[in-house]
Amino acid sequence: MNVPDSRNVICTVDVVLLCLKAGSLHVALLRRDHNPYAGVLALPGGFVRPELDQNTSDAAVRMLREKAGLESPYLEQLATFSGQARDPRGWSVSIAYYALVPPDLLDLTAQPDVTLVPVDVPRALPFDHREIIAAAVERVRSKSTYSSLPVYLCGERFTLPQLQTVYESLLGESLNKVSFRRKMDELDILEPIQGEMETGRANRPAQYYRLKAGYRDQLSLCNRGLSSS
Amino acid sequence: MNVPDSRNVICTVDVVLLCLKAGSLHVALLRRDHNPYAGVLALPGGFVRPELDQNTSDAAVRMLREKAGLESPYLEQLATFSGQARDPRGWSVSIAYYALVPPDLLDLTAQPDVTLVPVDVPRALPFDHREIIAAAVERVRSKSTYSSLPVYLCGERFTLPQLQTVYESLLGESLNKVSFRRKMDELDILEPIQGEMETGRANRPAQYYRLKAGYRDQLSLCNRGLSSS
DNA sequence: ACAATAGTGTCTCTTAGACAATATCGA
DNA sequence: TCGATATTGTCTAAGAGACACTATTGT
Repeated sequence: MNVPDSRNVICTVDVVLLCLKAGSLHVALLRRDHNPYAGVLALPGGFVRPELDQNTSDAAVRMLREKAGLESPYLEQLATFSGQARDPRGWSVSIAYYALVPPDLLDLTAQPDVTLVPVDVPRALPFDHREIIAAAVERVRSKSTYSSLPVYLCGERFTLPQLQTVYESLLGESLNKVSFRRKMDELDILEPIQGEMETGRANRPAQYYRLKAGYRDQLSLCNRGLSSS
Repeated sequence: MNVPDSRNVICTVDVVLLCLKAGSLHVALLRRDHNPYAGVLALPGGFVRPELDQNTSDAAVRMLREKAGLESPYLEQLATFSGQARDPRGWSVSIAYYALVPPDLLDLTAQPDVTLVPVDVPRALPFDHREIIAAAVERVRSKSTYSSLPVYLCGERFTLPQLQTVYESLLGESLNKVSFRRKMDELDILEPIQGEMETGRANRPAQYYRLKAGYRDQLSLCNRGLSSS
């Protein structure tokens, strides 16, 4: 019950940065600078820095900025992973977050250390990062069945057929067009961008949509895993 | 980015122990032994002890045993709360869990320090425990709309009308009897206890049910916030 | 004009809720 | 037998998916 015991716990934050690439979900991995596992691909993460971070959510934002050079429009706490075995440095706690970004936000040429890896291809990873990624993917897929989460994987504007494709990639099944549109209509979070249509292809142009104002930059609303829906 | 920084973080676990009393959801609070807030009612919790706990889930189980004297049949990670301000001792992280127990498991006479407080009555609490409780209650209510979670608030055996009352207490609305029974039937997690009926009242006796074998003691399945549905 | 895909109207089938009939107890 | 509540059957309304039709582009 004494504080010194507790001070032997290493406190870190890891971020599962997800985006769609070639129609399938990918996670961003970085080559580690330091030991343990220096040079090995792993989740962006690091120690919580009390002098820099107001809370762990701030720390996650900082990781994204420092390591991947971006500000994610969607960031949510996932879960906390802990134990003796997960980090060779000792008993540790990792508060894991997951972020969803549109492909164009992730400039891979400017961030040569970032590698995108398909989430469905099993791969050995340091620490328990494989488990953390699996948990994030399950969370995203599960939320996709009943929420608007996948819109954060699209860019600022998108057509409904594009969005439907995103849902279908995540859920791994094709969806009914009419039902999908009805559902999006009910959710009441999208608005057509007047006059902006997707042209250039040999068919009727599709209307561009965007998130309604209140739903852009969800980040501020979900600081401590308290976000709803 | 150095370890010593991170070691200034205080790492604790708090448990939101919920049960039904007089038809409404209550949370178990304990009078604190030590400073800060000695003598004040707060959530059962304490420092993670690396030498005792394999992980934070173990720590939560330990808190429940040490402070409330019980083994909860349902325990799940809720979220992690963190920051400079929440604990006067310094920058801290609290990995919060919530437990659901049937009323008869919580022997208040054997645990005189435990107080049951209605969750819907606002009350000042130390740290950010009010927020933590609110998050737990929201999680439970939200999960009750689509899952079997509320069965863990019943005892080992219960009738369907009893269970429906539990759902109704949590959701704050009355449910359709036929739909409720259909739903329970679909979930396929309950089995009638052959020959056991609730008698003693002046009406047709109700069949007693229990969780099917695989669903009892959910604890082992949800160690790291990875449990589904 | 034609191929291609966007967007919409409508029909059907599945599912959820309302209602009501039957069952079984204690008094 | 009566009042009470459990349990079950059936009807109806609401929602989801299938299908098909119209709209609008580039070629």
